[in-house]
Amino acid sequence: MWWPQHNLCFRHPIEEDYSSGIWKKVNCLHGRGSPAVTLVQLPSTPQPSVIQSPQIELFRLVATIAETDESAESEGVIDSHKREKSFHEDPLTGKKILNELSSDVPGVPKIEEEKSEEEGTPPNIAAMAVPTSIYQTSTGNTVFAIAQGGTIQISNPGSDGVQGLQALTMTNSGAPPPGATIVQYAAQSADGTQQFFVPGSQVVVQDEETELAPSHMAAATGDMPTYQIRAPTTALPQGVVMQLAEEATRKRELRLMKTGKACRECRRKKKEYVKCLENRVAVLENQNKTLIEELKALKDLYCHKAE
DNA sequence: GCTGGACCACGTCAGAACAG
DNA sequence: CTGTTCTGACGTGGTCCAGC
Repeated sequence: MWWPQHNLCFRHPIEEDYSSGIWKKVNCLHGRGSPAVTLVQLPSTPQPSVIQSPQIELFRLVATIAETDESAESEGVIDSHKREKSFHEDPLTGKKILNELSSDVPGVPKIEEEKSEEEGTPPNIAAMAVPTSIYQTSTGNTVFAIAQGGTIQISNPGSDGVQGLQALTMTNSGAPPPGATIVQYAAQSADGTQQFFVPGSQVVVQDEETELAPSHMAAATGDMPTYQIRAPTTALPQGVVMQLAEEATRKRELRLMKTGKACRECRRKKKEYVKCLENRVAVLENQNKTLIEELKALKDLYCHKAE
């Protein structure tokens, strides 16, 4: 019979186990075509920073995907949602891809953000001075925009009960351009730097000098961590990296398709088997009933003969 | 009409089982 | 050993129905 089951299936409780990993889906409030707040938590890093506290270090950032793909614009939106979903729901795959994209070779800084202490900034918010608001990757089809009116929070919520995790909160406030989305991926590279991945194979990396300074010190001295937007730390050309990422995505989608198909087939077989068992039960019950009646008839016959 | 529970189908993940 | 397949577990969304 095809149904010898393996009865043991240990599944990691999603929230608990992922909290100890690199990825944890904490909150994902994205509507159709309107990206909202996404909170991605990172493993602990040597540089504590505090979110939504007097020592808050808040960056305002809106990453915009301008899908100039020949496909429909809506498809681009859906695709970006798909990718976002994948990286939120598939920590392993995301980690794998990020590992592929990372190596020991430091990348060349593409765009460097200078820290700024603007006057008029709210006391708990140190807004970045953003000399340029829109960046484009070498692929030419993805635009990354940093808006002064947007928000991004990179922090270490020490009081949220999840110790050792870093939170990256990105929102697009105001009126982002059409097709705007948020930074989607985050990871820790091999050299210990935080990398916040944005579409187009670029990463936002915290500078090392500020990494070494605890945020409470930074707050006390007025220092702020600075972040760079740069290529992933890989020795491979960006085109190759893109190809690898696309290949990984294709493989993943193929695998999911296969798994889904297998799962449907498995359920169909299981239902068939259950139905088969139910039929068998019905037949056996009928048989049992018939045998009981037969036995009763024979008993009656025997009793009559005995009399 | 609203709500809550039961049921179903589906997608996804993780791990066991299996094949090469 | 590695890649693939199978399947239990979990989460989600839709539908139906009884109770209010």
